[in-house]
Amino acid sequence: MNYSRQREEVQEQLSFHHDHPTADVIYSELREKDPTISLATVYRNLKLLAQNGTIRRLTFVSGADHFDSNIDPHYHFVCDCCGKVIDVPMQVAETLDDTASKYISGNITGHDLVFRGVCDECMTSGRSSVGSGDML
Amino acid sequence: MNYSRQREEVQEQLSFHHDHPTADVIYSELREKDPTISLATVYRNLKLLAQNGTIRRLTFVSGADHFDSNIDPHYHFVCDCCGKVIDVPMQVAETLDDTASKYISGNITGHDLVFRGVCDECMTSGRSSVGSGDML
DNA sequence: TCAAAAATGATAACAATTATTAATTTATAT
DNA sequence: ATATAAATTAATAATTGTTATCATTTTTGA
Repeated sequence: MNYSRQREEVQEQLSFHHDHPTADVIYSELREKDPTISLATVYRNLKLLAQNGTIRRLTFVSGADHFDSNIDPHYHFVCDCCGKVIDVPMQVAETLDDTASKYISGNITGHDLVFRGVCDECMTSGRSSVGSGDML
Repeated sequence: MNYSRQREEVQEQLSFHHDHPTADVIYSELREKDPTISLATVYRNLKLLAQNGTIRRLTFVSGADHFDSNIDPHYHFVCDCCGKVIDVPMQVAETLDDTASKYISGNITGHDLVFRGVCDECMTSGRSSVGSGDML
């Protein structure tokens, strides 16, 4: 894999985020710095970086994938109301993989743990019980 | 919500599955029994049933959502090679939600636990290390 | 410095899903 | 049973997220 300025920009822009942006968010932000960067380039490089383990693709929200520059194992919370993804800095339970391996025939490489519910913001703004479960 | 024959068909067809089909699989299967049913009707009813809590939408595979007629809490395994989703009949860890609630401000209603790896079929057919991580 | 390999930007193509709308079906009050 | 309002449908257009194509530009290494 050769060097590319655009790939570095994508990786850097993602690293600025502590939320977990989608490809189009990264794209919009980068366009301001580099008005010629292409949407396809952003998708291409996010894919490459995820495949070589530099970043992580989060696939547990319906619709657009989210990306995470933090690749060491950690858990997430997803708001069923607005779809926001935030980190849960609790300890990772490595024993879960051993337990699960007793029940399945394939090879387990890891697990994703996603807590679901309604985020603070949606709670207070009353968005919660109104369209309860917009993301379902 | 009024009765509809099509909604019953969708729910019944899903209940036949122990794997976790996508909307288009349900659609293709139903077309053989009921050649006039529409794709939009399948999507509409899967959505309604999921919002209802009659069935469960599985959003942790990139691309198409999967659906599960088994609504009581249980865990899954996803093959990173072929995308297949299978049940993991291990015990559900309710304590996880309590632990997580100490770290986040929102309201937790539950969690999804997804084990990842390579399924038996992909292991033996050598598909695994070839395109390692096709779904990433 | 030149050629091969890799990457890019622009955009077409594709896949998954939702929106629209006229026609049909269901529930309901007579 | 009948009329009517509300819900649902089939067909299909539209939208969204993502990948493929391809001519041009960059990178790399001899």
